[in-house]
Amino acid sequence: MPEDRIEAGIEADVDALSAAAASRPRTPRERARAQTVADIVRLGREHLALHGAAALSLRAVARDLGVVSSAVYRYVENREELLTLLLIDAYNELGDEVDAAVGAVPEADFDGRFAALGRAVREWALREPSRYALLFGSPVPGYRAPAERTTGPGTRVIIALIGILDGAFRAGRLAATGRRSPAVAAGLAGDLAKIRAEFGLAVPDDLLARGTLAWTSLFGAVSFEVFGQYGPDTFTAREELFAHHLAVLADVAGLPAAGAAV
Amino acid sequence: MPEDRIEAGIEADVDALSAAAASRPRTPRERARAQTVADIVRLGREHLALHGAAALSLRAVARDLGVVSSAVYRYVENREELLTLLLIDAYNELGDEVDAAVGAVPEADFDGRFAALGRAVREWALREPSRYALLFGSPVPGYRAPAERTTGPGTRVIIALIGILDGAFRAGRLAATGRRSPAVAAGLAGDLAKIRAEFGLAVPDDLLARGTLAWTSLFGAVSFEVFGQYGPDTFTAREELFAHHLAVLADVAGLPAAGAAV
DNA sequence: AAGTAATGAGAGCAGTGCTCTCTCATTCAG
DNA sequence: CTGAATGAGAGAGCACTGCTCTCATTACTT
Repeated sequence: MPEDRIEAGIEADVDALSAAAASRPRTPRERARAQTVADIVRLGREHLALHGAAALSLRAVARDLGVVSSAVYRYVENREELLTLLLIDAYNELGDEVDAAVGAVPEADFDGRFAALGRAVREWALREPSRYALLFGSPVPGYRAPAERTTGPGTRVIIALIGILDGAFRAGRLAATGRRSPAVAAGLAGDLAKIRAEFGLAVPDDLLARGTLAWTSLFGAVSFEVFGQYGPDTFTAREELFAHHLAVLADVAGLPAAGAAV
Repeated sequence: MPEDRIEAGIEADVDALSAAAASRPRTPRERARAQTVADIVRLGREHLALHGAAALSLRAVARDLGVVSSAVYRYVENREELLTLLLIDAYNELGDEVDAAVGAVPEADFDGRFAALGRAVREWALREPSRYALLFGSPVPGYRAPAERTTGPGTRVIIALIGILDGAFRAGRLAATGRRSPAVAAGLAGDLAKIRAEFGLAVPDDLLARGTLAWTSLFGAVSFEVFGQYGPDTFTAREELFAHHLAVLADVAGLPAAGAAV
């Protein structure tokens, strides 16, 4: 069963990626194998960052690896597999940076944490536009990310965001403002109840839906900037624009400005 | 100058696309040429809708056209050129649907118009995910849309949105709510002043920035849904979720709910 | 040390974008 | 109405892609 071996090798590599070295020494062969897969992922990441996802070529990676193209198929099932690896890799890097940025702000400063999360997403996206595009842009042609391997890393940002909002609510510092707090329809309420149960949340429906909006809106703003939807010179003060957006979004989500009483 | 001829042919075709028939009869040869380009665009649109932008192949289009691959290069400079044509085509279709949806609501019902715009965008995007992805997803590998040909059609939605918001403001029915109305920093104020001048708007800075946020947020929500970021079953009541988002976004932009006094 | 399993090379298939040349039909000018 | 200019299509070809298959070698395991 060659597939099983390949799977095992990849698992080992993902471990190696996230935990610096292979957790278990294993056999020397498996270590060498994990190293090669790690090299492939590294080279793939470089190509991805340089030329974009659709231009990612296994043959080019093979050339950089100093090996004939068919050899890489010993380590990576196909191009999709490599894309999946790079997807996980990118999700984790983004997740790490977001976690670090959020963690650097005092836990009780919910608004500060929210802003830190947003800025971390934007800064990573601007620094790694091609990899950001792989995660949040149009799905690659015919490529569908295997949910069982990507949902974990892929949900880290929204989980961090949910954590902030739920923490704020439990601390009594989350409340909707504005003229409207639209009624939550029955079907949506069901979805939100499932989410609340899954993550053990206390946030009520309207605020949870607002949090979802803040989430999509954050990525909407970042995507427009990264994908060039703002045009070349319509907005020059993009950092200020984003800061304004973040402040409004915090308000949308129900977070009070730092120091403000609810 | 073969390029000039090609350009002329394409212009003729774009006319034909938007105005049903060629405005001027011209020579029979030019009519045949325009027809062929229109066929290529039509086939390209089908392939695009079916297999996505990155899988769009000039050779496949040529096959469907019943012609050898090199022949299509008589009509389309290269693959990018075809993508640009399809981009314009899609922008215009979206623009048409948005305009129609907005126009179907009384001019004074600003909130209704805003909601109609949002729903039109979402419905078109869900109906044409590949074409939506071409417009608002990750830029195609190495492809950069030529601004001089795409900015016109590409700005129709935001212009429609701006029209609604400015109309509401002039009617005295636009005002920010929420605990925060963040100060607009100097650089951003400059950008907004330019926009205000360019489109002859009356909307003040904070509201204009909020309108921008409503715009990016609208597309953020649609993109997340179209690109599968919500996961397969996290949200099942997506229409209700979107309606909730739209209502909150209208509030963010400063629009009063229908019937509500400001 | 012998046997086995992983590895890499190489050839090959089908597809891609794109260029070039050649032929043929259409169109236009004189 | 004839001859030249022009446009269109075919076909070959180049360089590239993903991917499969076979074959020899290498490295590890028992």
